[in-house]
Amino acid sequence: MRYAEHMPSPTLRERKRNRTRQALLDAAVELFERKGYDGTTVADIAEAADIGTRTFFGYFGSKEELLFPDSARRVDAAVDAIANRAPDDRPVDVLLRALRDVAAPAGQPDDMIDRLARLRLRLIRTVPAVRGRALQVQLDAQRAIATHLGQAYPDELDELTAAALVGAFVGAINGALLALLDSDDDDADPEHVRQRLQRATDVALRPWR
Amino acid sequence: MRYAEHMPSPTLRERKRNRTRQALLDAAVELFERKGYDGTTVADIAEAADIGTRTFFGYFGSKEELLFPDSARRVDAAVDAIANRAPDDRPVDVLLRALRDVAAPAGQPDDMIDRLARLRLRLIRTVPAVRGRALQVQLDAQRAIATHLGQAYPDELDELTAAALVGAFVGAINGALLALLDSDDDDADPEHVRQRLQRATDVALRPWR
DNA sequence: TGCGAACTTGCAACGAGTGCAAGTTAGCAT
DNA sequence: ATGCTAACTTGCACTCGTTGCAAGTTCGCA
Repeated sequence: MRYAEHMPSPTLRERKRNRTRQALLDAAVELFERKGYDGTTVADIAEAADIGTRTFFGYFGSKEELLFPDSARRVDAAVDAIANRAPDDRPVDVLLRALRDVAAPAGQPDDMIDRLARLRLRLIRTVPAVRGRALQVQLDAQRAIATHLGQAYPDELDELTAAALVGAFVGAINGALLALLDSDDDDADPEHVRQRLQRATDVALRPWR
Repeated sequence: MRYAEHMPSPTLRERKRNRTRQALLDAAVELFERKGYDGTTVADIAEAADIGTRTFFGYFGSKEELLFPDSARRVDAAVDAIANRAPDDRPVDVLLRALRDVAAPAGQPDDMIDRLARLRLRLIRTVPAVRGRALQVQLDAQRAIATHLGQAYPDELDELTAAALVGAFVGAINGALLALLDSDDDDADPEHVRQRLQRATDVALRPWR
C-alpha cells in the first residue's frame, strides 16, 4: 500500500525521536485533561516529557498541533481509498469510503487514541483556537481528497465539480455533527447517534446521488 | 426590519467611538496592504489611528477581528432573509437567498468595503491565522442559519437535517471557491472575481435545482 | 576512529493579549 | 451650572506562544 517506511524503526535516533514524541503526546493529553487546554503551557508539557521548552518546537510546530498528530496519515488513508477503488465504483461511493477513512483510520483500536479523540472533540467545542485549527486541518484534507477524486474520474468530474462535491459531503457531515454536539443530548448510544447522522446527511445529500 | 438603533448616532460618545473604530479599520487596511499582515503589529495600527495600544483591544478583540468587522450584520441579514420568506418558498430557495445575503449584504457599494473584501480574500489564502478565523466566522454563520431555517420549517426539517443541509450548501460553495482560488492565482478585477464566484456557486449548487 | 549531520538546549527577543489602577470625559439628573 | 457616575483611555507589568541564534552533544556512517 505504501507505509512500508514506517514499520521498522531501525536507527537509534529514530526510535528515540518516536519515544520523545509519544512522551510529549501522553504528557499533553494528561495535562489537558487535568488542567484544561488554556491552563496548560507548552513549558508544562515539555517539562512533563523531560525535554527543554525550546525542543518542543522541534517536534510540534505549535501547541494545537498536539491534538492532530496523525492528520497526515489520515489524509493518506483517504487518498489510498481513492486509489484502490473498484472498477465499477461511482465517485460518490469512493468518496464515502475515503471520508470514512479520514474519520476513523484503519488499525487496531487503541485506548490512547480513543482518549485523544474524545479530548479533541471536547476541546474543539470549547476552545476557539482548537476549533480554528480543526477546521483548517479539515480543509486541507478536503482539498487533497478533491484533487485525487477529480484525477480518478477525469471524464465525469472537472476540478471544480470535484471540489464542490467533496465540499458538500464534508460540509453536510460537519454541519450535522456540529448540531449534534451543541444540542447537548450527547453521547448516549454510539449506534443510535450514527443512525441519526446517517439519516440527516442522506437527506441533505440526496440531490448529489 | 430591525436595524433602527444603528441609524442615528445620537450621543457624542457613540459618534466618537464610531470614528475611532473606523480609523482603526482604515489604518489596518492600509498597513496590511503596505507591510503585510504579519509585518504589521497591533501597536502599528493603534499608533496610526492615534490611540494607545492598550485601547485597541477595547475596539477589537483581536488582530484578526479587524478583517471581519461586519460579520454580525451579515448573519443578521441572512436571518432576516429567512424570516421574510414568501409563503410558497421551499427551504432550498430560502437558503439560497440567505446565503446570498451573507456573501454580499445589501447596501450601497462602498470603495472601502470592496478594498477590505479583496484584502481579506488574499489574506485568507496566504495567512493561516486569518484562514482559521474565516472558517470560524463561517461556521458561526452556518450555525445561526441552520437554527433559523430549522425553525422556519419545523415540519420538514429537524434540527439535524437543517444543519446538514446548510452544511452541504456552504461546504459546496466553499469547496468550489477554494478550488477556483488556488487553481488560478489572479485576483485583480472585482468583476472578474464576481463572475468566478458566480460560476463556482452555479456548479456547487447545480444538484439542488 | 573521525567527520559531518542531526538533535538539544538556553538565552534573548518579539508580538498578541490581559488585569489593574489611575486618570479623563461624557451623560444625566438636580 | 454642578456634580455624581458610568464609560472610556492609557501605561505598566506580566504571561504565553513562538522564533533566531549560538553553543554543545550525540548519532550514523564511511
